[in-house]
Amino acid sequence: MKIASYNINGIKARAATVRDWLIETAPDVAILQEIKTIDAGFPRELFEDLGYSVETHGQKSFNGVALVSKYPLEDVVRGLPGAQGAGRNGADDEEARYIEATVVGQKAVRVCGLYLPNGNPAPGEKYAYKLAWMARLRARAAELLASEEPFVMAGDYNVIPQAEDAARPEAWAKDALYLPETRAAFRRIVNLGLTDALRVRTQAPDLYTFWDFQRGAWARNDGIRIDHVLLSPQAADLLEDCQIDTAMRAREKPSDHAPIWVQLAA
DNA sequence: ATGGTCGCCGAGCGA
Repeated sequence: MKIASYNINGIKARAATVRDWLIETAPDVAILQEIKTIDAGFPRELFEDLGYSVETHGQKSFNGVALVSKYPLEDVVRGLPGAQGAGRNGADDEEARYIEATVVGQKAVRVCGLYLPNGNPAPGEKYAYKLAWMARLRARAAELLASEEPFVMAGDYNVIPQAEDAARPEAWAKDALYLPETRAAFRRIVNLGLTDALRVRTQAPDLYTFWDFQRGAWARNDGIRIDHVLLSPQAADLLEDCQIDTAMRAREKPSDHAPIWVQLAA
């Protein structure tokens, strides 16, 4: 089972790019972030015509996540549990940043798609929201771990885990993506027993998933690694490969992110 | 130090 994560930065502007990517790389499951539309505005037919089932958790203009899968998507949960003031609109968050479903191939895999808050400027309300969201994500991971079923927690974490995950780490010293407290919160999630799929496959330098549209960041390979695939122990046992589709960043009408994918024996 | 680029939509925010 090939599972890919891709922050597409707006489905309306990215429809053709995403379609080409699906045809060329043929993931069984794609986890999409920043669809930037309400559910009714999502072009389901684009995916259904390629043989995918579609589940969305959208929002007007901002955020929004989706799961598309060649296998049925079962037991869908929209919204990360544990928000203050939960319950409105049937979701656990004002911002649409989380979706979860079970995909049954050769084995059943719980797939969690997330778009973690950016958190800038830090300190401030937005940074506090980011840290609180990370604590909730950790709690959800702990719940899922208790089930001892394989799960994949993938998406745009908006976290640069270590200095080697940025071309110019010094430029991010005061940024919410790289502050020590951010990295500590990320480690607290990983240290529950999750595996950073890319880092167990390779220690190669200059592996990034995001290059800013500004200042010619892509041309200078001035990137950061912020899109991650974390695996439960039972999923890590099934890991066969993990790669970043870096070439997608060089396309016409690219997102500012590149996809990352894992191949699981599932 | 500033401004540089995108996508959402139709001004300005978020990244």
